This record gives sequence, structure tokens and C-alpha cells, in this order.
Amino acid sequence: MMDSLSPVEQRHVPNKGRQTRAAILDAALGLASHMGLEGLSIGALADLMGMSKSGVFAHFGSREELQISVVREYHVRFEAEVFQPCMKEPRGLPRLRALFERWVRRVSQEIDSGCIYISGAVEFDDRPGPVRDALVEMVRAWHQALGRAIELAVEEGHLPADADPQQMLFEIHGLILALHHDARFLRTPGAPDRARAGFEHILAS
Amino acid sequence: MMDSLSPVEQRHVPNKGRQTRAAILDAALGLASHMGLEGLSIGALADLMGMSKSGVFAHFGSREELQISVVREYHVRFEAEVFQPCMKEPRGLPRLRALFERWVRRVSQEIDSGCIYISGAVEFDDRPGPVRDALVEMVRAWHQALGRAIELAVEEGHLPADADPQQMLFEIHGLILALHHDARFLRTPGAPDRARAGFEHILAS
DNA sequence: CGCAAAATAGCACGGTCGTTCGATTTTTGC
DNA sequence: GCAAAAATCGAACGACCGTGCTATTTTGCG
Repeated sequence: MMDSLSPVEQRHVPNKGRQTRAAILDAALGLASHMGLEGLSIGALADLMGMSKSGVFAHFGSREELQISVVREYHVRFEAEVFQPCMKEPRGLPRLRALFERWVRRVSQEIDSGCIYISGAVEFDDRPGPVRDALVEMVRAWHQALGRAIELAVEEGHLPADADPQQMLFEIHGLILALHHDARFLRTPGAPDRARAGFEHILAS
Repeated sequence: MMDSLSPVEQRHVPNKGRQTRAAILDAALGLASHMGLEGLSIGALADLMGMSKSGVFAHFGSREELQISVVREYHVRFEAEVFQPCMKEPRGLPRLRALFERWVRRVSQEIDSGCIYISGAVEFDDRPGPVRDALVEMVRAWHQALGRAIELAVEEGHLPADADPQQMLFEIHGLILALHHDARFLRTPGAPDRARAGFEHILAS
């Protein structure tokens, strides 16, 4: 009778909705990694979930809102898997190396799941709207975090004082994009090591 | 009666068909640059050309064949605009620089037309079929041509003998991809110059 | 011109899409 | 346990898609 008797049990919080919404979003992330954000369809998502189209639809209100939710969820996971673990590393080169290594693994290791930041950037580069805005916001945030890590490496004296963090960021990002291209599209073996070698070239200058 | 009298003339070979096919292909290239190869629809193409869907359709036989034709046509133009003019440059660094500069201009300068190689790579990275095969073939050919230009620079002594052409190709390609990303998606000004600076960094090592 | 062949149009089919709406079932709060 | 509320379903709509079919028009050569 007393709610306070069971601390974990949340009787009066309507969580069925949230739970299925989270499950749908999880399936949507997998689907969007394969088909792209534009290829994400409510019907296919409903089939995958074993529920009706309108049942899925009701959780988001529109396809566009679903796409935005996918982008946000990807951002949360990317931050948790790539960014946050590296904050334990000492600032400067160690942290920067950790960030790059996790980024490389994220893009290459997972064979079947493409990076939504990269595919989304190509899909929405000249398609204005809220989805594009959300994507740009997330990518900008990640770039800013990475740029800050490079600046810290300069401040710590791990990189020469006249290094150009923005230029380094540009080149490092290029390595990741080339890795994504060669590993996922051309299926070239050894692409991750090419990216790592390029990273060392950038640091040694 | 005798066909051999007119070697060039082919009696029942019409001209109009090829012309309109070329015009359709031209429009299709513009459309695919904006919407991607997957976003290319016969209906939209017909509207753009002011003709019927079936009229457009008859020239290609299937949507897939249309996509492949677009890829091939893009390849021809890319070769004519980027590759061939640089063959007049002396082999080695001058030619390599010219190739990179024309590549940069091709990707960044044209504001409204995206690179089909890049967008196609993302769209078809895990979608098997003839369109993907055609794309891979064209991209591989271009990479091979660029790799050969780097090797020539080594042979000419313009680059150190222990340089790794494939590694350089990977890094240079990354610069182009980062340029495409920053210029078209993030709309960062100065991206072409970042790519050029990165190119100089690669050469100086 | 005339006639065959090529190019194009018009229409219809089956399919998928996002979305709406009312009915129905399940969850939740008391 | 009952009633309100939330979640889900099922069917339908209109729009677009690629494609096949049969006319109709246009082209090109004798």
C-alpha cells in the first residue's frame, strides 16, 4: 500500500510510454545507420518493432521529429562512448590521443553501423530545415570539444606554441572522413592504421 | 544498296534520341548533385525537362540504369575538368599540385553542385548492386590516377624516396573530404585554404 | 511526299510513404 | 476495482514512386 516501501518501484510514473519510445529510438538508430536519416521510414520501423505504423508515429508526431530525436540520441551515445571516457585522461596529448583513438574505433570497428554525423552531413548539406539545424549543432559541439582538447595540448606544452589548433582539427577530421570512406565504401583493409599514421604526422610538425 | 559507300553515315540511326538523352542526363546530373543519387526521381526529372515520365523513362529502361548513366557521365566530366588538363603539366610536383588545386576548386567553388563521388560513397556504402559497383569503379580509377601522380613525384625526385604514396593519397583524400564537409555542410569560410595548407604540410615531410 | 522506325505521350497498375482519425486496449491514479 | 488517461491499433487518404502498355506524334531516308 505504501509507495515508500519499495524505493525502486515507481508506481505512479507513466513509464510504459517512455520505455517503448526508447526502444523505438534504439531500433531507429540501427536503421538510420544503414539506410541514412532520409531512408528511415516509419513503416520499416514499425515492422522491426512488431507494432503498427500509427503506434510508432504517435511517439514522435512527425517523421521529422523522429529524425531529430535520432540525431539527438546519437549525440548522447557518441558523447558517452567517445568524449566522456577520455576526460579521465590527463589533459594535453594523452587526452587528445585517447579522443582520436576512440573516434577511429567508433568509425571503423563497427562494421555495420555507419556514423550518422558523417552520413547526415552529406544528406543534409543542402536541405534546409530543423533536421539539418540539429545535425549542425551536434557536429559543431563535437568539433568544439575536440578543438578545446587540441588547445589544451598546446597550453600544456605538448605541442609547439605556434601550432594552429583549428588547422589541426581540420586535418584530423579529414583523416576520420577518409577512414570512413575507405573502410565502409571502398572496403580497403588497413584504413584505421592509415588514419593513425596520419595522426602522428600531424602531431609531428 | 551498298552500305560500304558511306562509311560514316549509318542509315537508320537517328540523332534526336541521343540529343535528348544527353539533355536529360545533364539535368539529371544537376538534380543528383542536390538530392543525391537516391533522391533522383524520374518524375522530377520529367517535370524539369518538360516531358512525360515515360518519355524520360524510355531513354534508360530503368531507374537503376539512369543512376549508373549519371555516375558514368559525372566520371567523364570529372576527368575532363580535373584530370586531363593537368596532364599538360610536367610530371612530378607541378602536376600533383595542379591536380589537387583543380580538385579543391571542383569540390568547393561550385556552391550548388555537390560531388557525386562523395555523396554517392555515403549513400551506397552498404547498399550492394550495380550502382555501387559503378561508383566504386570510378572512384578507384580516380584514386589510382592520383596515386600514380604521387609516385611520379617520387620518381622525379620531387618527394623523398622513402615517401609512402598510398599513405599520402589517404591523407590528401582526407583533406578533400574535410573541405567538402566544412564548405558544404558547416559552411565554414576559409575551408579551401585550410585544405591547401594541409596539402603543403603533407608535402613537407 | 510517303512510309517505317524512333521518340514521346497518356494512362493505369501496384506499391510505399507520411499522416489522420476514430475505435480499442492497456496503463495509471485514486 | 473503477474511471480517467495514455498507448496502440486498423483502416483509409492523398501523394509520389517506378514501370508496363498502347496510342500518337515526330523524325529520317527513299
